[in-house]
Amino acid sequence: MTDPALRRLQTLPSWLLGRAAALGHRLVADHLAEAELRLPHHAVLCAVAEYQPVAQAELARTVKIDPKDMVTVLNDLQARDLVTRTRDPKDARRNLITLSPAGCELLHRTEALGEQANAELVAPLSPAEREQLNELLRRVIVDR
Amino acid sequence: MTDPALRRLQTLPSWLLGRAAALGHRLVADHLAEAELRLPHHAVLCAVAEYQPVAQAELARTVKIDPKDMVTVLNDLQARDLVTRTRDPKDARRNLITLSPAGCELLHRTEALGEQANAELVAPLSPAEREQLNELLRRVIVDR
DNA sequence: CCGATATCAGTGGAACTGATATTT
DNA sequence: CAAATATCAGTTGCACTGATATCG
Repeated sequence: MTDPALRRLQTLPSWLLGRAAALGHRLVADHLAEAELRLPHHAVLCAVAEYQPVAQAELARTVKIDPKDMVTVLNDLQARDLVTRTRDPKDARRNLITLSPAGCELLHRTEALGEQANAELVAPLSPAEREQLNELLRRVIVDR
Repeated sequence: MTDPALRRLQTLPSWLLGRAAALGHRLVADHLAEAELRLPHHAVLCAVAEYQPVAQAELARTVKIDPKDMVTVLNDLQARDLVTRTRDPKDARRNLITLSPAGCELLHRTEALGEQANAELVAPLSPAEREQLNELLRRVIVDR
């Protein structure tokens, strides 16, 4: 039986999302702290690995963070030599981002850490339900 | 077909949750701003309405926010005469929280605003899928 | 001129930590 | 004593706003 007070709040997807996100953020942040990476940095590193070489603005659209925040995230990553930032010879407005060998190496570790934390997060769900949750969330984010 | 870079990030439920929550928060906050209420305040008001009279600590557990933050949330609500805070005669450690008439009236408005925002948030999903999403999120939050 | 890109500086909501007083 | 409640002070990650310079 579900908690009667929750039953009312349950009707608010944004409240549920907020609580679940806070929970997940805490779990993942704890695990990623071991590699001194924060969550946006890890997400950006993932996207760079998949898309490189890629412009900052394009990266921001993919990871769905503010392009202005992308500046500082990349500053942090570049300061640790995890990515390289070079001018695009074809379009001088753009910075082309690529993964450095050190970044690639670190990503291997942090991906394992992230998967571990995510496994804890969705532990109450069956594998099929985890797939379902991911798909529903993806559509909420992308299909608009 | 899904975005290839997203396909990798999709495997990170916490990232999806974070993005969806940010989206929902923006939507709801925009709507609630009309009533000069922020999201935690609205959630607390909902829970008080359902549970009153209720102790602060119990309220914090229900809404799943930090008890220390509950102090300031209730300070705000009390300053606007939306709730009353009185000592529990049975247990002098507890504050009993109840909804004031003004709080009840405001809640009627903000619930409508919240539902409107939430409808926008889950617009990409069918009614059945919305139910499904709520249920999956609820289990991630509660079943642990 | 306009639109897109990148940077900088500052703001604000929200979740956190640690310490303390009081009551059961 | 220990455990729970409530409060206060400070911190941090992160998403936001506005302004500016550059390039196509």
